[in-house]
Amino acid sequence: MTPAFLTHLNPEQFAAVTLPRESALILAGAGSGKTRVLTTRIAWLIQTGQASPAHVLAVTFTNKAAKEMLTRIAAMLPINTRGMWVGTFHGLANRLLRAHHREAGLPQLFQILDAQDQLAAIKRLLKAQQVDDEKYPPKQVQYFINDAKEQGLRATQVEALDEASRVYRELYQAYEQQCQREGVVDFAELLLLSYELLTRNEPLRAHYQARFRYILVDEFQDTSRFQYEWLRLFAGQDNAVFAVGDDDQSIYAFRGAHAGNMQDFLRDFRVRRIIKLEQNYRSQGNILDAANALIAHNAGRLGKNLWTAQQPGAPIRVFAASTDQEEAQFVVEQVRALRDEGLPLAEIALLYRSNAQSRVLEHALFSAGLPYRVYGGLRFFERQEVKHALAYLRLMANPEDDNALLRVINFPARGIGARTIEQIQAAARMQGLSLWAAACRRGGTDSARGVPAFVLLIEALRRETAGMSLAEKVEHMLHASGLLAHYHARRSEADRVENLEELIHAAAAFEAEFDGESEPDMPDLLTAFLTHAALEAGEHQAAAGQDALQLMTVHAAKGLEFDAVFITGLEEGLFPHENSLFEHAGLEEERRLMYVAITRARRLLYLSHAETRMLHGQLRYGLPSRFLDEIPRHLLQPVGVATLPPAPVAPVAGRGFRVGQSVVHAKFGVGVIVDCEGRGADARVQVNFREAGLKWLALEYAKLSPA
DNA sequence: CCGATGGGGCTTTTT
DNA sequence: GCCCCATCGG
Repeated sequence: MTPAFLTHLNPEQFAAVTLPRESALILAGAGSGKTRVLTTRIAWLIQTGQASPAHVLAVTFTNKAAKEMLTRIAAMLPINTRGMWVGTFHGLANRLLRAHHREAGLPQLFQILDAQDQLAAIKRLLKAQQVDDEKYPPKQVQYFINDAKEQGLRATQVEALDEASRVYRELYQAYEQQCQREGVVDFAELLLLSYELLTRNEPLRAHYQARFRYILVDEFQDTSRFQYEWLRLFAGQDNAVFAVGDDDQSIYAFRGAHAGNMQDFLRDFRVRRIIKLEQNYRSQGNILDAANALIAHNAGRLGKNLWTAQQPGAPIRVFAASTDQEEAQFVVEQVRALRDEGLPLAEIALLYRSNAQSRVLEHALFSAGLPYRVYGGLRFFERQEVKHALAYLRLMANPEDDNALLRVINFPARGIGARTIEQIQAAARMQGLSLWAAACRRGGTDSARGVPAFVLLIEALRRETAGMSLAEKVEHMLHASGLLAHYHARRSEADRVENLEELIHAAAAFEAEFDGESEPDMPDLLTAFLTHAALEAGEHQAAAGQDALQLMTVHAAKGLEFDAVFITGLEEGLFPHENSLFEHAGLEEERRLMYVAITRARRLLYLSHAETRMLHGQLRYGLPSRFLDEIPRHLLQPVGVATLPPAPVAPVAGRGFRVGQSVVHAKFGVGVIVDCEGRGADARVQVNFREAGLKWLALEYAKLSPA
């Protein structure tokens, strides 16, 4: 009897899903049904009784992918997926450390530092140690520590050959002591500590190795060397690792991903089966041909050629713009045409190499009245106001959390100045106390203000919220701390109030979804919520709900697909990025990035470049990217220059200004309009004044009249 | 305690 | 060119 979920697999997918219990590498090309194979294999293992959910460990690259995997498994299987460990490396490490915090030497309520928190902790450390932060920049220290941890090294194991590295090594050591004292753990520490725990503790290791008979890894090409070692530790001698990846889509080497893990894996796990998923279900023929031809320029690939049963489809359109603004205008016109043909805007993606490029595009889209959504930038749990709120919650869970205390001891302002804070820090250092303990001892006469008020506030928050639900706790804290009132008082910060209210909703949603049994090792709901906030920073932007164009970097587009894709800024120096040319194998990573970009498209692909572009305040001249030459010419169709109307008219108050017109300005005198952009309230003109020179003026504000 | 001001930096980014 | 940060002055 074949389960229904096996019936729609192609032969290679089927072979992968039904592999016996042995380690295997699945080379899964873009759009080849990778997630489907992973989830179906888990379902098959359980359905056929070869494994119970408790035997399964599945690692993904993002929380989103983990969630998606669980949802899809649940849709295939009538059983509860509880007991299955599915998550990111960090999420799983956290789970292990929560379960065995004592053996790991951690307090039960340990908090997790995100990158921002870590940097703040390091800055504080440098100040306390009176280290010159010009000579030892906090960011460098942070990099040094994380780099060492990602190599599995403790401070004492780091080699230091010169004075500077000795200082860094000492700072690493001191940082670790500070973290331990405060009961906090950074991201790299989660991995390192869980690794050390299992290495050191033989019975524990034996327990988990006996349990996780089936280990599955998604996006294997993105794992780091240390993550690979971490997997080996869990796998032991006997467990089967099912690794799914695509060496052609490895685009995170710059932050430690090591695609060479795939070759190492074949050797270390004595892999006999490599299954290639090469049928692409996403893109039409021309698009796939372009991607294949491009990636063929890389050396040392594991070897894989995607094919499709679909038609060749439309040719790939190439547009050569003279400026970045003209490129943006081209995008606007094409998008309008697609929309008029009935394509939803959400099915169109605008991709670029770096975030700085979005500005020009956004400007053009805004002026054209096309709704769009930009991915990138700050995420929900990283926003200042949310961080403040989380700091109060962390103090409620654990007042010894110095990071959290410093963040809000005087926010909203309650008359605690820098001087006072320094005194508390000095007292804490002298007596070996936490800042909280030092603050409590400080006493004070006026309990309505200053340090005593703060101490009373935190104590009251802890006391009063004891029996409340999570959402009630959050809401009560937001009021009692004065955070809401603070942001309410200023009109420009209205969106911060919204975010704080959203935090209450997030808490309520988390509470509703929280299943104490699936996270049996979480000491309490509040800590679970704080962990969730640290490990999963949330969405980049609240969904607008409206049909909108999707703007993002190529990196952010990985894993997504769209009917139409625009890849902009295809210029030497930008894409491939100039910095990559100096890095080892940098150009090949750029090419893989281009490969990822191309394979996002289902039906329509547009490539564009500009002769000149404003970047970092300077006009840059860029030659067309070499990647354009690496795509066979017969797949490309140059698009004629859509000649722009030479003098766009900007109507203001019933009058129009046009390029070439003479004008008078109250302050700058007489001049000639040389350029204009935008419409309506957004309209600006560039005027060459006889005395004052070139100026951009917003028509709405500048008092301009025809001469 | 705030806003203004100036300097540095600037590829990609998840946890 | 623009954004973020630190610092300074009112």
